[in-house]
Amino acid sequence: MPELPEVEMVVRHLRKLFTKRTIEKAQLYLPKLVSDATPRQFAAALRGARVTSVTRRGKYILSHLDNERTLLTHLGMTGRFLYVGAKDVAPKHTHVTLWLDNGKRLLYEDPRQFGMMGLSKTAELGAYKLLAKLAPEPFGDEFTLAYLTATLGRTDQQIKLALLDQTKVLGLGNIYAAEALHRARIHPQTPASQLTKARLAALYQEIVATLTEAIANDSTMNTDPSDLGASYTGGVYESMTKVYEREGKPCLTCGKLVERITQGQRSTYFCSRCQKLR
DNA sequence: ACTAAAGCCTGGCTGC
DNA sequence: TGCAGCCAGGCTTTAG
Repeated sequence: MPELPEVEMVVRHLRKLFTKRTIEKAQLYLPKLVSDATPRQFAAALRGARVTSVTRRGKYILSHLDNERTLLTHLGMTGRFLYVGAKDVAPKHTHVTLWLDNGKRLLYEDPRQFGMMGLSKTAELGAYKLLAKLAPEPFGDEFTLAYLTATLGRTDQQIKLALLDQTKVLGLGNIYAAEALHRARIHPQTPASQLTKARLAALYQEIVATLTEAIANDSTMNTDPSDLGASYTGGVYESMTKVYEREGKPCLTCGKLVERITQGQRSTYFCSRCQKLR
C-alpha cells in the first residue's frame, strides 16, 4: 500500500520522467477525482505547462508547474502512474491522461478510486486544505522527540490509531505503524498519553528507522525501472516485515505466534510477548 | 475540542 | 461454475 516510503519511490521515478516535460494536453475522465476543478478547467490548467519539480508532502505528490500552479496527487490505496508510449493501451481504470512533449503519455490509474488529485496555486500551497493540518515531515527538523512527546501526550487514543492520524505523525500507514510499534516493543492498544519517556524515545527512533529502512530497501513496491512501480506488492521490504500480515507465524524476535486484532476497523498485527502495554 | 464511525470503491478470495 | 458476501484501507465527512 502506498505509505510514505512507497510515495517517496513514486516521487523519485516521477522526478526522472516527468520533470522538465511539457504537458501538451491533459484529459480527466473521472470528474470526482479532482474536487477543485472541472475536467475542462483541469485540462486548461495543465495544457502547455512545464513541470519544474516534483516533491512530496506526507503521502501527497506535488508536481510543480511553470504556470504558478501545483498538481497534487494522493494515491489512496491503489492509485499509480504509468509512463507509456503513444500506442500503448491504457488500463481499464485510467482516470487521467497527460500527453507529454516527448511523445510519451503519463497515465494515472486507480481501480478503487480512493486516490485524488488537486490543483492549487503554488504560492498558496501551504494553506491548501489537504496539506494545512499535516504533521511535520518525519525526516525534517520539526519532527523531534519533543514534538512527538507533546503530541501523543495530548491524546488518550490507542497508540496505533494515533500513529495513523496524519495530523499527529506523518507518513505511517497500516504496515509501517505495525512495524514501528513492534520494533519499539509497544503494544498497539497502549493509550498514547500513557507512554513513558523511555518508550516515547524508542518509538521516535523506530518511526524514523522503519521509514528509512523501507526506503533504502525500495519499500514494498515492485520497482520496474521502465515503470513507476508496477504494483504495490513484490517489493523487497514486503518480505522484511516482522509482523504485518504474519498472523499465526512465529515472531521473528521471540517465536511467539503473531496475533491480529482490529483497531479502528482495520487489522493490527503484533506480538503479545514482545509488545507489552506497560 | 476531540473521537468514533460511516462512506467512498473494485478486485480477489472464500464458501455455499 | 456462479455468485453473494467479505475484506483490503487512506482520507474526508458526519455524528456523537
